[in-house]
Amino acid sequence: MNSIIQNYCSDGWNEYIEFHSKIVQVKKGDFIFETGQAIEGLHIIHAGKVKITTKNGNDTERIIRLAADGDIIGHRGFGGSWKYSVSAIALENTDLIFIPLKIFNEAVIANSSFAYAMMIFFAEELRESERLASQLPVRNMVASVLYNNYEVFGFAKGSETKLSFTLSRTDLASQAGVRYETLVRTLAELNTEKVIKIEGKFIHLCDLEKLKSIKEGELN
Amino acid sequence: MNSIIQNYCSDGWNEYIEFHSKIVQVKKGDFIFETGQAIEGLHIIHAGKVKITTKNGNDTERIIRLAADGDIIGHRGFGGSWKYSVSAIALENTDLIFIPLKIFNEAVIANSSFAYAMMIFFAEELRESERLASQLPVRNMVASVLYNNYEVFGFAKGSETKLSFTLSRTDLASQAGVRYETLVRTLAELNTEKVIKIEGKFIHLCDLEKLKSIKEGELN
DNA sequence: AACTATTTATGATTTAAATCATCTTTTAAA
DNA sequence: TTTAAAAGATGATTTAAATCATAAATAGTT
Repeated sequence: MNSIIQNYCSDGWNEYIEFHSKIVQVKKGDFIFETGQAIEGLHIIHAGKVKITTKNGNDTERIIRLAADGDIIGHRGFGGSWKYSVSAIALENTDLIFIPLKIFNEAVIANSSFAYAMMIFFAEELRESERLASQLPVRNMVASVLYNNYEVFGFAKGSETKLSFTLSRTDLASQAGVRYETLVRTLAELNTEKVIKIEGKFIHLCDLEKLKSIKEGELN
Repeated sequence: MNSIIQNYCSDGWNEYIEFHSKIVQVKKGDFIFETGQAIEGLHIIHAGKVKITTKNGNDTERIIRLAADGDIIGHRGFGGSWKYSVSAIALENTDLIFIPLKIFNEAVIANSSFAYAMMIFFAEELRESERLASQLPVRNMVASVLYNNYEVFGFAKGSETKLSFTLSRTDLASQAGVRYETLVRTLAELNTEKVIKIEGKFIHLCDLEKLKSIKEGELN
């Protein structure tokens, strides 16, 4: 079991939760859940990478979050009609721990510090989601996305700059909320400026500080 | 006292919370709190209207939420560094109930169903915030904003269509995430189509169903 | 009522990003 | 190991919204 539950539930409750949880294995590209489906529980990523997407109007898809080992997914639909408001798609073969909603709810009610921790977790998700409202120019959004990829995936073993996982250009564009061509051009620009280094499909973040200041609104 | 606390805390806890709460009165245009300030408690609107704003990069301000009687504000900064990530500004003279953080935290820990309700409250806020990621054309965003104004403020007494409170055009633009002139033009367009009716500063929502379908991505 | 503010409105021009059209490179398959 | 398919890259054109400019209308003040 993992992270927030392990840390905030009693040992007995951890055993109880673990007993009722199950392992879910999905392959690269598979949906873990889809918008509109009824929520039957909570997923925690045991090992793997996942993108959370939402539909923009009728046509395009936007990536609103990336998740990796230890991250909780599927909590956004809680309350209201208890349906997923987003979809989750595996970016690589992924193992998840599935906790039935009933068990999760029992644990929240019984472990007040767990309930408190879950509340804070949601608060942090909410703050994180404000990024989506920022409406900065493409360049800044792309920097923000690259930085977020670094935060979630980190650098590859043995490298100080290479992202350990590279989203497709299409996915990067979807996360930045811009068109594919626009993303590619912006990457090329950042590459020319040596803020990043493009190595085929792979991306090196050569100047994290610069990237950070661009994502925070530095104009240029 | 109000809403979620009254409903989910025991009578004894309600008395205790009420005893330690205080009434805060602010005038139209006053800040209730500002980005970066330390969080010392939670505000509940007793009577009044408030806009929650965030800074876009370095220049413009975006309204990310409107709040009225019974609504909780100031919860977004919970966790992390416990600083406000947004500002709250009174849209009219407003009375608020201020609950010190210490008291709120005690209540959450002691009342597990309150903790659960707070978690669900945050989950709903999170879902609501996805609207900001939608990236629809101006027309759709404006419809969304008008509909949200209706949801939060309702219609004026004795009217079936007139918004009970009218944001300035500048604020409407800020909420829609577009420039003032663009908002004005879009309102004029919706007015021509009889979806809304502009009456000086005031706005009538004549066709709520149409407005709803536009906000949900109907193209035109 | 006359005089400033301020707020609302609209036309003209510019611009950033989307769209359209190709082309190249990489990966996968037969 | 050639062929097909997918992913990445770039130039040319269009377009939606921003910006610039200015004019009405409304509200507030002496």
